[in-house]
Amino acid sequence: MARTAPLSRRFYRRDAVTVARALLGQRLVRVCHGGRVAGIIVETEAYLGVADKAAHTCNGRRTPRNKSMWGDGGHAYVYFTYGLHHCANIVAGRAGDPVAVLLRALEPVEGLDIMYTRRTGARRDRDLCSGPAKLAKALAIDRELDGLDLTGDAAMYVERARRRPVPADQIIAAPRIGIDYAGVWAHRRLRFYLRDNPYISRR
DNA sequence: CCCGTGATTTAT
DNA sequence: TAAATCACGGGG
Repeated sequence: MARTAPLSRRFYRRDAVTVARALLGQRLVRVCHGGRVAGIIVETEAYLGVADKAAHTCNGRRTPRNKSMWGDGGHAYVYFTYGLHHCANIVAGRAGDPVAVLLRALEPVEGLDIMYTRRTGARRDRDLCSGPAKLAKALAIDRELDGLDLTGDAAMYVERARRRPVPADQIIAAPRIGIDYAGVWAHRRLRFYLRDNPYISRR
């Protein structure tokens, strides 16, 4: 697998929708003592800061948990939910603008054997990373990575797997998942995934 | 459909 | 201090 530099600060310091679309087709890499695993990002969701009722930072909320979202673009925001799941986001925009992109699904491309050991019960490659908590588990992402700078060559980063963005006609925009409480924001098409890709999350 | 699970947040 | 909430997943 060809090595490329992590995506730059400039890449992430844009609005969350742009980053959510631009991340599609890029490669998320996780390195730890368990080994190196990676997957192509095939599904994302944008969370639009203080105005977005579905965002953890709606109405300007600033809590210990969402601290990373308030920081500069290109850092991880990892949180724990439902008593057993982690979800991984990448902060977009600039410090003080709490927008982020939730990573919802990957197409596994490297270290699948390691992923299977972490995702007991997964029967097919499609089961490994087809959901935000599944990919967090497969890549051993937990709160220890919260706040990590993804533009450094660190324990996790995104590599450019393609030079040009995925063409717009290959990206489906749909309502976000699991935020029915968010009123009109529940209808906004802020979920993005690759058309016809078999590795996106179910539902 | 239903529910486990526990950190986090918000309400008292 | 207590209660409600929750950007989910797996099993019927």
